[in-house]
Amino acid sequence: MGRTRHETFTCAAGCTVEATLNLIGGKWKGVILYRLLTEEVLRFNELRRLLPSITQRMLTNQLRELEKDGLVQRTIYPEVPPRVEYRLTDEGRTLEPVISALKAWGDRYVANRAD
Amino acid sequence: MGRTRHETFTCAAGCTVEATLNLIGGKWKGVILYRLLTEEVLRFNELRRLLPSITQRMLTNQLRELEKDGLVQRTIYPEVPPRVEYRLTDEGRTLEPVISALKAWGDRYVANRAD
DNA sequence: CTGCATCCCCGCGGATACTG
DNA sequence: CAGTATCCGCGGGGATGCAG
Repeated sequence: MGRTRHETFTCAAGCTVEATLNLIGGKWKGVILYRLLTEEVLRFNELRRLLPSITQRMLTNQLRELEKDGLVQRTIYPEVPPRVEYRLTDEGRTLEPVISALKAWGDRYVANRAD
Repeated sequence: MGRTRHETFTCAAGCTVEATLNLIGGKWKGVILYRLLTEEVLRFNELRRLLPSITQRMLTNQLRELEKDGLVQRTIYPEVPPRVEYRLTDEGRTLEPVISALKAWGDRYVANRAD
């Protein structure tokens, strides 16, 4: 299925902002990345449990995109029943400051809306 | 027209990441915010020129959403021909670290893909 | 348990034309 | 100049079912 927006990366100034958003701006990617940053390694169904309202379809989908973009690593253990683990790649781990910034700002914003 | 995803903000841990992405993750919002952060104040057509491939429709649309979310301020000067200026609100200006993080990471990512 | 396949709705967002 | 209005295609994404 479709990637969430994805053009070639011939950018002018400031367009790299969009480039980043194209990678992490998917409907669930933010939370997925956040979870993998804090939990280090997660199985498919563990992720599902952490993202209560996501469908399997979308989880698979988003994970595949993150994998294709080199941000997430997928490890398959040839067992029965099958086990698949997801963790961030080195590249993916460099997103930590970005996700932190998003979360920090969101925390403040949501808190202020509470008044 | 539709906002780009917008649920109520009753979040669990890490969901504020999505909350932020819901506000700035629109197709053009990243660049718009980036521009307004650097240029301080811009008129409608100045923004259009800075975003070569955006349509008026989408520019208006995105600006309206940013305005409704309290990130952008719209000032109308009752002149002929009409003049409208866009600038960030105080709240919007607090996004600076976020946009910076997005841009910094994107710069690195795009550069590395160039090899 | 971890998926892929299919069906299908709906809303994002482009193109185009018109207005104060 | 700075929009609004309308039409409409395409693909995002939910629901469901099947498979290794």
